[in-house]
Amino acid sequence: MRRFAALYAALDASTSTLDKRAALRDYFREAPPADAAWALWFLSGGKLARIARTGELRAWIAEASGLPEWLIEDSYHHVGDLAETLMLLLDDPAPEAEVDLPLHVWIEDRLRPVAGREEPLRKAVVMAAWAGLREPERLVFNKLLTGALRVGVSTRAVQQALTEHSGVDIALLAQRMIGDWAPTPDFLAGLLSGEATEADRERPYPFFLASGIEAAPAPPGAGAFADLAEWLVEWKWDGIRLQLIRRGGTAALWSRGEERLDGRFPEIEAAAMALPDGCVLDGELLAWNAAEDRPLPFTALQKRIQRRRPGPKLLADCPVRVLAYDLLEEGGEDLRARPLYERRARLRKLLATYPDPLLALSPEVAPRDWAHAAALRAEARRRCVEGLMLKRRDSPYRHGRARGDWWKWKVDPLTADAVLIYAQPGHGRRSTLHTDYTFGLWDGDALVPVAKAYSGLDDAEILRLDRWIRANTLERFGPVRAVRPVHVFELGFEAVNLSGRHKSGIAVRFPRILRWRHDKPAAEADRLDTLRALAR
DNA sequence: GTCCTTGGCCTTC
DNA sequence: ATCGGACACATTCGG
DNA sequence: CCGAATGTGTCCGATGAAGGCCAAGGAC
Repeated sequence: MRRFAALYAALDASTSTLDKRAALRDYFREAPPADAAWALWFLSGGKLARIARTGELRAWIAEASGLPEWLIEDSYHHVGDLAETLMLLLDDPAPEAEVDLPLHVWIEDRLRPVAGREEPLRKAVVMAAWAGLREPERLVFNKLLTGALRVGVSTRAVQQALTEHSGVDIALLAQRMIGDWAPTPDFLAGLLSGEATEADRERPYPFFLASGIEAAPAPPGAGAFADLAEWLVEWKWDGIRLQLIRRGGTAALWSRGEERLDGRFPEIEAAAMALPDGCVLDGELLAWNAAEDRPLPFTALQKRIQRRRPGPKLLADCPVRVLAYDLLEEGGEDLRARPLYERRARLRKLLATYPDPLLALSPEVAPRDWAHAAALRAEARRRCVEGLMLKRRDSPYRHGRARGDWWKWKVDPLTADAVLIYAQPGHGRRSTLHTDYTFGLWDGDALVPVAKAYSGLDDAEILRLDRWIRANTLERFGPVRAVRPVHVFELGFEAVNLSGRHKSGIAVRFPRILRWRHDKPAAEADRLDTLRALAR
């Protein structure tokens, strides 16, 4: 545990990714495999099955520290992180009372056996740990209790460090970490193995993700986009990204979040079984309006995304299909290094050989020129798509969000001018500032909340607004402050949906602040009716 | 003891 | 999804 | 020509809305 706590401290102390990578490399070089496997699990976002609810932890710390609950609550609000608060409220044990066990022993022998058991058992283990751990280890222990580590390293950074440590290609590491795996020495050995393993054949390929186009450096038609003929243009579908794996006599669907979707979309799995064995398709799952031959809005799909076993009514009400746009494997051969035009030609041929409306080719849009492309992009909302995709015809299928070859060119957002009506403090390192805002629109002479948004202001604006909020609070409801309705902000969003959850009856998709409208008085902010008219 | 509501968690975008 | 901030690395500028 | 300043690419955390799942707890 000491070594892992030291790694955590090193990662926490630096913001430099080079330093972090060096600390990770050192850790993986020195730590025993049983510990290293668990470290990898936590650093890549893994969690333990819940040992205690946060309410229980607060009660236990009150007992262990002898402090009243209100003081603990208050401390938490100042610190902004429960694990850290719990650490700070206790003293270090005397040296002779200290307990030092390896990370995997803490987890496998102490915590896991009591997960889900009666409260006194769990409490005893946690209290004993608190009594036996010094400060840095106590913090890490608490982090394991309350959730993920969140220490400024992404899974990708950890994989990069492992690549440097082991020499195994990062894309292969990423592939091996997709889906479920057990944090054991065996898994770690397989992960760092130079040779292809049997398990490699069960997992999807790491997804290639597109970046948003920024008009300033490279508007379509200029720079890298000068020659339209080099680019394949497709619709940017509003569904969920999917890899369809047809291997070993079965068909499996994997989401972008690297989850298996078994049973969720049985009609697609059935259709996929018609494909020849040994192929992998990349595409988009869409809810489809067959009568009008176009996608249903994303809200229709939402009813199915998490539904493990959809019933006949849902299957009928929300029919889905896959529009495939890439072929990553055919006849058991990995095609990712081949150019897109070749992969796509093979995909077209494959889908033509086994025709099924549930498994179709995402069509090429084929604009005449960039002006035509821009005009088609402007029609996106009417067509129920999010915009256009631009893909370089000779590009390989890369790993992660590599820039340059795949771009999403989304339709311009909708906008509204709304009034700031509530504010509350953020979390983590923003816990000392009011960074969480609720905006309202006029409905008669009242302001009705329509969206929460935090992103879009820079630090200077956040600081300025925080000072103003503190001085202009009308009423407080716990951490939430109602403020004088004075400031107007232009909000951007992708769509307006009808919603039963909000008083306004509508909800906006992807709300963000575009600018602070110092020039506009609150009375001139937009009206709720205007937004309602855009809802669908 | 069973049923229903509620809230936290988790995934999608 | 979104966005701003921060670091890493590449390129350009100033002496 | 070299070190400093500036620009660009990438990563990262903190945050939005919806809907399903699941466990806790109250009502009966």
